Amino acid sequence: MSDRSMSDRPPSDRSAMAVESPFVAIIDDDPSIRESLVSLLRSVGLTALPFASAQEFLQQRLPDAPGCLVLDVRLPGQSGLEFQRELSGTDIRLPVVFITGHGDIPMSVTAMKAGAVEFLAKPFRDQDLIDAVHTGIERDRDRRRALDALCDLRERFRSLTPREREVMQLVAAGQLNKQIAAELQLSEITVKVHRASVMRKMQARSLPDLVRIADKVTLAGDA
Amino acid sequence: MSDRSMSDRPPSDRSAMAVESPFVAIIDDDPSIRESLVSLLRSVGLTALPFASAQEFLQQRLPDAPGCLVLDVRLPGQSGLEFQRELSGTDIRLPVVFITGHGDIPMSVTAMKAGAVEFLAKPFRDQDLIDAVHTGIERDRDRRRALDALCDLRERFRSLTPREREVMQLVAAGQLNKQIAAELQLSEITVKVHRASVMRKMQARSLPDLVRIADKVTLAGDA
DNA sequence: TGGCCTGATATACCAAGGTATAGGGCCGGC
DNA sequence: GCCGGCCCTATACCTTGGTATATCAGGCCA
Repeated sequence: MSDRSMSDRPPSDRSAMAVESPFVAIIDDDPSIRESLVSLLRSVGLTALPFASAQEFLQQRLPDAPGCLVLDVRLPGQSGLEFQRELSGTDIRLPVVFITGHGDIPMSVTAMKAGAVEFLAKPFRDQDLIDAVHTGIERDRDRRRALDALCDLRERFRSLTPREREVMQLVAAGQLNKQIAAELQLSEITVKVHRASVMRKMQARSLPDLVRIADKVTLAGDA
Repeated sequence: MSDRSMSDRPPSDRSAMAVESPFVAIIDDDPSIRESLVSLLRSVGLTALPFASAQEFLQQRLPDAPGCLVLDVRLPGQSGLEFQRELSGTDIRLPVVFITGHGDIPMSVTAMKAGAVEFLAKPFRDQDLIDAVHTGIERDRDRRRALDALCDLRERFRSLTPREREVMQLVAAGQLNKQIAAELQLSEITVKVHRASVMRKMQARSLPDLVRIADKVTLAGDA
């Protein structure tokens, strides 16, 4: 079990840990631009992490904190737009702020369609970048909060036995214990036992509560 | 009661009516461009409605069908971007495809942030516009479907008496009949009566069903 | 082998939900 | 004034849900 997908990540260390300060990763092949971006962002109290290439960025382990990615459109090798698309296929879902010296409209439209926070053509005002970065961090903070809650739920769901999962699904679908028993070839009392275990393990205080939890867990399964 | 907000619109005529063909509204002050756009869109079987200005567009009653708006960024008077923002405050939520002869990156970014489907700089390929329009229509079709379902629910919710609404809210919150009775200073049997009315009027076949309906109705209330 | 966990089942009891019938008070429209 | 809708209540009965206790079978491990 070497893959660390979302549903496998233990949420304990995240909720218990103190809130880490947000960070900004910068990928730009021009050292002088990296330097000026780093100093700009640090001047407003942000942790800036400069990288010269996408590869260098991928090798680095990112902090477990809300963050944002400032990405040059033109990179050595693959373009920033391609890298953005590639990232969306991984579990690194940092909001992206594009900067570029040689951009055009189709480029910016592609980037925004792919979910970029901002697309800034050089020269841009410092404040515009700072605003964009803050927007991105805020977006990431929300995403992480939602993910944390979801991981909690998934962890609990994973602790259910197969039978309990089946029962939970049918309960959330509105079936009566009697109907569930018939469908699963069980006695009604057994369904009740499983149902009680489900309520306890999922920490649901009421049936409506369980219904909402079930919807979150199963609907978010493919997201 | 002269305002026709979402929740007031009767859904009956929409679901009963045959599916109307999608339309494309075009706002451009250049007659020759309007003409060529109209003929292009009609050549692929779409209903094209040309307008010379935003005012002219607003005076026209739009078909009750999925549609899309092709908007020139530069318009007499207010700009296309301003008009886009203005529209988002009304109940006309047509997806917007921008076309422009004198666009720049910040313009396109603003438009995309505000939810535009596409931002095309002239000269663009005919196929690109057609693709964008189809994307927009598809988006509007989804939006309308969701809105129809929501209107149905809201209509039913509106038919509830104030007491029934209160009970429904507390039931969906997971409270027991006993607790609801205490909170509303009622006897438990009265709560049961209201609860039964709620299930019947909202056409909920089970408690989980009602919970999902309640969440849709109340969560979508501010949207 | 014995101890332990999981799953399934049973009995029994109590709490909660649902339905039907009946009735009273209040208010606005005909 | 009368009717109808809304709100509240009550009695009675049945179904469903929830819990506790106990039993039994199978798999796992010391």
